[in-house]
Amino acid sequence: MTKFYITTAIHYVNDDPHIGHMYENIVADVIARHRRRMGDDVRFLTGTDEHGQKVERAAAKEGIPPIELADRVVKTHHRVDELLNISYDDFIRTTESRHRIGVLEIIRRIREHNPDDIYLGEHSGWYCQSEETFIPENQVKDSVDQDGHKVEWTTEKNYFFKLSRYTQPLLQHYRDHPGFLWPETRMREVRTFVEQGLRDLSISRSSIKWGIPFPGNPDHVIYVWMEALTNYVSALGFGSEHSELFDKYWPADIHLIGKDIVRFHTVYWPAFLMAAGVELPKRVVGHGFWLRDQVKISKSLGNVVRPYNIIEDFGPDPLRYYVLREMVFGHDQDYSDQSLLTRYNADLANGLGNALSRAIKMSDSYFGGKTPPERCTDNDLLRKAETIVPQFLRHMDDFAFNRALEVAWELVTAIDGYIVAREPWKHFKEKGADTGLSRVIWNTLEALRIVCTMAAPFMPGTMREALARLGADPDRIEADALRWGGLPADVPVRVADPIFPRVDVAQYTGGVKVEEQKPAEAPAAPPIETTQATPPDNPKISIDQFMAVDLRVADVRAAERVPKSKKLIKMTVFTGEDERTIVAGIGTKYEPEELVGRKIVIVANLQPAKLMGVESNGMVLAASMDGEPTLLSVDAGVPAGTKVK
RNA sequence: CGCGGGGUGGAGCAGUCUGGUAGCUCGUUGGGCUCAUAACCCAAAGGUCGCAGGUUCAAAUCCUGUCCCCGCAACCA
Repeated sequence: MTKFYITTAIHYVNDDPHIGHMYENIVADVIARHRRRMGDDVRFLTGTDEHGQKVERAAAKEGIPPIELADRVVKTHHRVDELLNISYDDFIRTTESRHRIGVLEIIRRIREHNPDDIYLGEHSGWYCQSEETFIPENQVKDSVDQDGHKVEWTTEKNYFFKLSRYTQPLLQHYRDHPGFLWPETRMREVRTFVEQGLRDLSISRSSIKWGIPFPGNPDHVIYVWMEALTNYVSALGFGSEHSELFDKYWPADIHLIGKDIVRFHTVYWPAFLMAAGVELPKRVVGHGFWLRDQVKISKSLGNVVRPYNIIEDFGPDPLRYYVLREMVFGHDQDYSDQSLLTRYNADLANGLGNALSRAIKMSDSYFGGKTPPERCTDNDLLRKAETIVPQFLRHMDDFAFNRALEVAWELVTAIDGYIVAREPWKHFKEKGADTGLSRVIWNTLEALRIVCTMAAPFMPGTMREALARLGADPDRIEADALRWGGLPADVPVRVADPIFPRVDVAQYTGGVKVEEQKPAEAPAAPPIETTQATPPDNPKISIDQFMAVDLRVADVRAAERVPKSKKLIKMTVFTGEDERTIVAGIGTKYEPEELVGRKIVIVANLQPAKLMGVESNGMVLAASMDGEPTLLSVDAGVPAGTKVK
């Protein structure tokens, strides 16, 4: 029996699960279920990443210990996994002791095999006193971070990992293992990054408390990547007395991750493992993102998709089917309830579901509630199935889930065509339930059984039900069951309500009131029951706070594009008191010429900022739709300097 | 020359690695059927596969150039 170890990324507990988490777990689950039925000894790991500053701070904000916050969020992850029917074998939390043991072990092994690879060095960066943390450089401007806190260039002692030493070994590994990263095209990015030379990696922080203490120096905790990535082995008992699982399942066959963290899995993680003398994972697979209106879904944008209502109303399988059928694996894809339901109606309700209904109904009424007595081993459907199944399996191996399902559904189309061509109802009227009719109906049921068997890893619940209705063994979905001939003759079939009831898309999506999500009070309640974008929190401000903003009318006296910038326009405006420079990102919509002489509304008392090297003293007000700004303007008679409120 | 992704019938997308009659879902039109979930089947309209060159018997697919769109990147203050 071939072992097969698949992992998802561990999900950070600063947020409830959304479509992105769901998608990753669904894909991993489909792969896991498919490998299982193909005969592999599968181990499927998922889990949560619980340490680090964001959790520490979010918890502090609520006045609870970090672990309490983690416990709470983990519960929703468990709940969602359960809702989605995710068949993981293990769920690791990085706050578990087995994880700590694994992390300490990997550091111990690095020190044992390559004593120089971990050293105490100096880490420099922008440090924010009030938040007690380093701020990433791209969030700092003029010694101020995004929240307006003062930051200072600070140096602290940190432990470092000698990543620089692994440039050549990594490149060599990529050469020797062309399939190391899937899709292969993405390998170029990684290779380029590595070829530029790797810098040593800071792997500890003294500014964070919520983490695993660094061995030999309890003032530090182990920093994110060194800690989090190790979950893949710590979950297998790496470093403990009971490492049977590790011995059996490591190296991982697939680390399934989002494409945003490809670098960490193809550079840092393998380097850590090399240093520790541990085998490298066989393959890292990076999937694409679900977008909403072509924009990446993120918490800060407030366009998070949490299709709980879809799951609640339709069960997990339509969502599972949709995300795999609709997305070209590895690419990005837009999500909408509407496209999900359109797909649902076309493929599941009208397609497979309807075919099941008509076939089962006919068998039921022509053959006394049973599958036909006469089976058939030579017919069009059989030949169709025999060409389709190998294609399906090949696409599954290539992670081409959309094509796998597409090709599987060709059989559904063939079944519908076959039924119409044979006109069993006419046959029955004319000749009764004879051998010929028996064969036709049996073929139809058998072909459906094969479709359902193919689709079983995608829609485990409904396909189980469908197989049972067909008179097949609902648990027989292994490779053998994909061969023609598995449906028994003369066993009971079950007529029942549609397995995928058709839905009125307009009515359903129209009925969802986007705005009324998130009940203002109701705190404890688990996730927001919405599929549509969740509006970001908008706390009310006082009139004083508003009045603190100096809004006023200004004349544009000159305007020009900022050289080399894509959308920045530098304007000289007269505020009624002075003339000043304002830089605005409106170059996509406006030409400098059309701005001159225009009356606009500005925020006059905004802290200056440098954009592309140009200092901007204020902000232009504009309404932006899909990133397209439209300037606010006032009637011509209003003089510059007029206050706006 | 920053990195990456994309431009395919009305809409949304496959197909491009491994050239060979351009495919899927939705929508539109006409016909059929009545076993089935107002479903299903057949047919039709609709595409110079961003543009220009090149390679080839043959290019959506390979090569070169070019235009446009979208992410990311120290460019929305």
